[in-house]
Amino acid sequence: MAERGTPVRLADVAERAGVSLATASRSLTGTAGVSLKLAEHVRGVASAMGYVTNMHARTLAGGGESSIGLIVSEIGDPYFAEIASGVIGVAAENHRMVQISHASDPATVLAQIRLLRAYRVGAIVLAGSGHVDPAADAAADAELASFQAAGGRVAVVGRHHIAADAVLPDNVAAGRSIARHLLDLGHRRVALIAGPATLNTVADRLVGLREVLGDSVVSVTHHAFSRDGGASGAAELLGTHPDVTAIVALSDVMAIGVLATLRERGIRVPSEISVAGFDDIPVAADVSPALTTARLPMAGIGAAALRLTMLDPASRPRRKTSGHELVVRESTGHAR
Amino acid sequence: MAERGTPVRLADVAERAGVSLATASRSLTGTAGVSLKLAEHVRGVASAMGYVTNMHARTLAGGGESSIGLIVSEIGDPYFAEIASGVIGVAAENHRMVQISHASDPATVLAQIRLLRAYRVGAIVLAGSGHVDPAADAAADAELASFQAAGGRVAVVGRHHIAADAVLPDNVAAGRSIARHLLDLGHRRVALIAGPATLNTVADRLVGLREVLGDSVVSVTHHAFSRDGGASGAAELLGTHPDVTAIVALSDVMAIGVLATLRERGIRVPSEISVAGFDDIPVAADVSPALTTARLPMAGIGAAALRLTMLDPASRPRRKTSGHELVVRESTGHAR
DNA sequence: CTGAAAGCGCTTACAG
DNA sequence: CTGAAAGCGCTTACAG
Repeated sequence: MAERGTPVRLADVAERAGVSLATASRSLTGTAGVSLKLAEHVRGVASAMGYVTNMHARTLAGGGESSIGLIVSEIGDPYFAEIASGVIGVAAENHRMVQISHASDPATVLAQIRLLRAYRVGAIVLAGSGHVDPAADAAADAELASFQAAGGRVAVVGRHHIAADAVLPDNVAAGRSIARHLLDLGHRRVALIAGPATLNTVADRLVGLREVLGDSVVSVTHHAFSRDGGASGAAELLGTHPDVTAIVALSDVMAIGVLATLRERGIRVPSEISVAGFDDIPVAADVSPALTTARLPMAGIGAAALRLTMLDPASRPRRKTSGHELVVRESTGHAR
Repeated sequence: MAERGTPVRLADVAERAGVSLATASRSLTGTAGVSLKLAEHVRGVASAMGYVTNMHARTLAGGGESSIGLIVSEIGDPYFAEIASGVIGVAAENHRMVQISHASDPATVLAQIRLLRAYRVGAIVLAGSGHVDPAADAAADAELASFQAAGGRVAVVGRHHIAADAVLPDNVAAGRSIARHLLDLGHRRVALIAGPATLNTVADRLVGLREVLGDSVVSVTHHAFSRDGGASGAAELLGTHPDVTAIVALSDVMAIGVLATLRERGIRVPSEISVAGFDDIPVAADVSPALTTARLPMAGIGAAALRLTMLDPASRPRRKTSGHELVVRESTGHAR
């Protein structure tokens, strides 16, 4: 029977069932100390009345599992969608709600963390690159630290400079793998089309790439971390360095933009120019030519991040590295 | 100054600021009736103490904006990621939190709606196809109805048989558009590779397709609504109907699987077989050949759905049709 | 095994 | 403009 108007309260259930509030509460939460028959009776009455616990009241009173807060830059980006999928999956396994929000710039991140704290989430998963300049993230980091001091749990994805559990995408090593692959194919004039220089993710991938590529890097430019950023980056590059034999985009999403520009210009991949990316988003295998990339298991990273917050708090932050895998497909070939 | 151990309560702030609880509350919520100077002073003290409102207490007491509940099948699927992006964006504009969860089968949908009700969300956006057999969705529909009777707001995406505001993807018309396009190109032997026959989304798209294609449909098969479903569907089809000149996949995600199988077999698209999809997910333009598809503006649909819940409740459910746009790209051509 | 009572942290009439 | 008090809907010691 559905209620109308005001929702049914536990007190209503108790009254109808002829028991005290305490007994009604115990019956529904499954707390020990109520005879089986009575508990069953109460549950029957509750469900007949269409009773739905008020989680706010329960949480306030000290019962209730806390929720999970998840902050991503943009859920429409496959990279974050994958991470979110991992987080939501693990949350469901553990019967936790997840409160999700968008935030990319530091000010918004800070505001969202505050909001999540107001909702008294038990844990926050913050996914999104940190900044090369630690000052940019200082306020958010402080807020996170304060949250942890108050008993909250935090796991970050892709942020180093913070005293919290972290899952670190294997960016430097992934950069090295891509670089080595290109070098092996004989490429000596390589362009790097990167996202914003301010981001750690970009900086780390560049470190790995440059470490191995050395002087073979002839151009590094920074653009929006998006398909269009990659597309316009490639267009620009073709003007300034038409002689490159390979382009590394700092994410698959950007790489897809690069491929689009190359196709538009009638430049063959990989016979004229090789292209590689990072992440191995689901569609990377299905663009054409299929993209060579460094696979980072994003869904697993999201899942691992949330799991870290469910472990007993460690005396010092845990760091987990994601690992990566070079996936060679059709977009890379021997230098011409 | 960050708190440690127990969070600062409003009572602590009031005491430190030398005012009553009531005045402290009014100062922080911005309720009229406190002198500007006093209010400012209280806010200063609160922020110095690192005070963070307890939303559970606030909500219970009757203040506080309610949250939004969002249910999607799987956030890793670009179709739902786009919808979610639209919902999250509008929610943020309106300072609402969104609680997200995965649910595809009816039982899980029901459980998630119940959970959302327990959290006293003000509105629920349910994205995901309804079922052809209304009985499958009956329990969830009843729960939603009860939620609305209790004052909750609901908007569904892709469900017809329910008395709630709805944004309906323009599936039938989209099917017609694709069909007409194929007919215009001279195709008379067309195969439809569909998702589960139990879903309304699938049924509706098929209706539009068949209405126009008529006898030109030589095969309809049902598979998982995924890339791999499309891939194996195509493999099967090639065995049973090697003579088709066009394949319509019932979603872009499936179409990408179809393209993969065709590429693997060395079958040229569109010169040997044309391929079309539905949705226009972001990557549809970047696979190769670029996919001809019926564009459904998913992010806009998500945004519109949430906006419907913020309007005054109507006497009868509002239905909004998404509209669609035929996007002709490279994967379709004249029948051979 | 069951109940009466206090308390969780707020907001909002109701008085002044 | 400000405060004392009741109440939101639960859970959990504390008694019995």
